[in-house]
Amino acid sequence: MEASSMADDGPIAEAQVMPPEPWRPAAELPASMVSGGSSSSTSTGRGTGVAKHIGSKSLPAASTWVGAANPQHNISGNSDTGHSSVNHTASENAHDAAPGTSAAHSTAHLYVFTAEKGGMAGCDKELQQQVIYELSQGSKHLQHAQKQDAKLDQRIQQMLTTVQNATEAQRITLNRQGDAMAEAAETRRDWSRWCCVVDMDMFFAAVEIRDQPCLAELPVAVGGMGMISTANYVARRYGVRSAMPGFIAQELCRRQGVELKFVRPDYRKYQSEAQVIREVIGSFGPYESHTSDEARVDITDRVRDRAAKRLNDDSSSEEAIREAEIEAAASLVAEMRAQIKEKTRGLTASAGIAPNFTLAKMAADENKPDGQMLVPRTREALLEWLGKKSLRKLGGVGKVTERMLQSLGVETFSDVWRRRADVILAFTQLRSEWLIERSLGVAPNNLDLHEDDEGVVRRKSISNERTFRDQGDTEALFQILKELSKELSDDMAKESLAGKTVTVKLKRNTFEVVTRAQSTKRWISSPEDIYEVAKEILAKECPCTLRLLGVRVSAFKNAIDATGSAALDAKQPKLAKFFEVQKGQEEGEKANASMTTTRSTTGTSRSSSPPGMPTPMVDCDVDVDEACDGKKHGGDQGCDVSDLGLREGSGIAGSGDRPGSGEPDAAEEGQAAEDARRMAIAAKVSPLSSFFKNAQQPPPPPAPQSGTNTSTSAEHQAQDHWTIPCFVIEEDDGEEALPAQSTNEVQQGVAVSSAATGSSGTSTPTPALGRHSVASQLMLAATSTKQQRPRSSTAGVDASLRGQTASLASSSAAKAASPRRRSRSPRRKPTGGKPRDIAEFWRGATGMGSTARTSSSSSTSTSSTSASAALEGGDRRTLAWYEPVVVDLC
DNA sequence: GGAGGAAGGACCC
DNA sequence: GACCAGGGTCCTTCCTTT
Repeated sequence: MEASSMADDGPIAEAQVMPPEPWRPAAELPASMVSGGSSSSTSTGRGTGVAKHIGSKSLPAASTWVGAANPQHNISGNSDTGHSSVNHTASENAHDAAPGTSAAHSTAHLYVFTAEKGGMAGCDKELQQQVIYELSQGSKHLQHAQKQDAKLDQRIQQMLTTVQNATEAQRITLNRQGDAMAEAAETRRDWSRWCCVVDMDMFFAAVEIRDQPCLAELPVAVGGMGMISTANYVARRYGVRSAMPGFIAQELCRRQGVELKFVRPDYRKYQSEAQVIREVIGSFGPYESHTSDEARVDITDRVRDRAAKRLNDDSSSEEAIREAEIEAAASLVAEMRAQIKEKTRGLTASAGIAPNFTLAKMAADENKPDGQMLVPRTREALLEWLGKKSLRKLGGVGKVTERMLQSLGVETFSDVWRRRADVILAFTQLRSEWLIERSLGVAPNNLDLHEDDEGVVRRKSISNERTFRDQGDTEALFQILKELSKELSDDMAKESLAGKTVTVKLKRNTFEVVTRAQSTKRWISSPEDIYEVAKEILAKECPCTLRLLGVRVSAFKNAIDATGSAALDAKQPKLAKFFEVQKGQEEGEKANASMTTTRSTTGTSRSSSPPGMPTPMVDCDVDVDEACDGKKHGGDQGCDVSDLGLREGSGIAGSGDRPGSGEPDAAEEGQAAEDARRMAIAAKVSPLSSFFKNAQQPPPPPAPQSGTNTSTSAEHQAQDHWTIPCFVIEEDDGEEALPAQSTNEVQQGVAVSSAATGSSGTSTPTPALGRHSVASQLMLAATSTKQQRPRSSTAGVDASLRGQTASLASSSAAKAASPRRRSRSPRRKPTGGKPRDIAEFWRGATGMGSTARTSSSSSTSTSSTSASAALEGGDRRTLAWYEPVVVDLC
């Protein structure tokens, strides 16, 4: 927009003044705000600001971009404070710009498919709105859309009230806050990368037209009467576009005298083409592709190589390098598109090249179809290019956000800055920062972080859903659910997935969508397991009349790599850190490893680490469930502790055949450290059932109850020991974490309960732990480690345990007696997955009361009895210490 | 008050 | 005559638990 035109932009005072700081020419800005040079360590600062186009369009002539609010909004602004008063309702705002009749307006804005898409320029918007209006009247879908719209109106009204109530002083503060956000964004601006987004043109339709050339000149839609996936450019001229219901598209074409040709989608064919395309793209650099028709590729290395070859001179000026890189990028991407076209026998792609993928995506849309664009590579030219664009072109701004922004008078990228106080008032901190950053053209330039080392994207969930005619018959709904569960299970099997959370999605016949989730105690993947949970969820919603049912599984188990070692979940950084520490010990501090092998000489299960020991005082979030399911990843053989290379006689794989000896020598200590590390891994990757297979010995009689740190009893010296690197945490998550399959095996694991005997107030130290006890402790330790306790002496630990159990015991009985409180929120449903307390868990999961449990092993009678008594009191949450611990196997 | 689960919603293709 | 998808991700809010 020419500066001279600004005076005509309406009653917006700020439109006539110079824009605030970030929009000044870079030369006038503080160094910290100017990237492409001084501020960014990776920045080259290169760029001519000339947009390179290979395609049908070109950049508008350079102009002094000042930015002006849309004159359609009656907003009075103050340039200093950014103050604006918005004098229209949200509905008016949403509707007044649309052409056509007012009745048609009242429905058109409700649909996302009325937004303009590439190739739709010049289509008859008025007719489109009229057709939508006529065909939607009286439908449940329209009623639902209007209800949702009313909610949005209300939300916008609240937002506007907040904005209007802000004082001048608050606005000044908010503007400064916006300044700070912009400044922070500038520090993240990075010109160093060459990011490319490749977007196939009308992909599905293009494949079909290629295979049936007779369709080329006809309006073609891939999809059905219900929904259109994509449409060719001929159809787009008639207002047809993706996400539009087929019957509306058909009528739209009919009224314009043409017949829309529907083609059924063939997803396998598209996937096959997508693979060909990815192979081409992959030859240009690292890439990621979440959908079949779009990919992001980092071509930085190729660009630099090519530019260097062209220059062939190390002493080239920055200007020359810049030009060479721009040329290299443009030519590389043109080659990529040509190769795609060749390999796919004629499918065209559009591409955008920019310093980040957000801008590259926008650029890719700029010259569709079969075109490409290189975003200006200087700040000033970039902002000029960006500033006048509608925010709707920004990925992440959809129908709702667009309307909210519009009601604030924010329509273009430049508006965000000028209305920054309003934006900050209206949106959350995160969203405001995001908007301000994006409005300046700053965005991440790295590829997806969800990939593993081999470039495979780790999905977070997997789902399957189906729309059908209104169905109110419960049995029929269950049948659909069963089929969905089976299909989902099949899909999961293809990717070796197992998850813990099942979500059922319901769409009522009113189009209202609800989701209900339930987490399970163990990883599930079979159709039966999925269906069992899903059915339970659906049963709570019945009777109901639905038009869609969906099942989703999430909270996946960590992947196990080819070597059988656990790939640590990115969500468990603490655990990763823990193992890192273990590894560090193994590699660099074997000499200190003796600390982990110091035999307990107390008659208790724990060692006290000698000074100098590298104590892994980390909060260890071992997820016991990972140790409970080997079905998918390696099976039993992968979880057998003996398979992990534990030495014979280490006290881990063995069963007491290690001759008693005095203090272990250094070699033994080193090996034991290794054993400890492996044990930790074993605990993570192995099913507990196998874990316990290696613990065949029944728990021994309890160790002396009054042990000291100097016990040297012969029986202790003859015992094996386990070195367990992390420890006892116990809390009421136990029910969730303990796998049902293992509960019988761990019923003797009374270590925690034994510890709890201290809650009686005596000074009894923790008794010795048997093999089973250790395992249960390990499990319990794994259930949750939200708090970290400093390493303590035995007495200290006991005191800690006592204190904790005492504090918990008082409330546990009541908790155990009463079911989980129902939420007061109307949308909340009792999900029942959480444990009430450990005692209840023991009884429920093992089918044994505390008495039975006590009698389950006479050899543990002392501790078990104590435990039982304690359990009668209810909860048993105890805290732990987090150090390598040596556990005698008695 | 933080963590974490559940639910809803926005958005993308 | 047909009649508003399906498969994902991320963010926010609310609630419970500790």
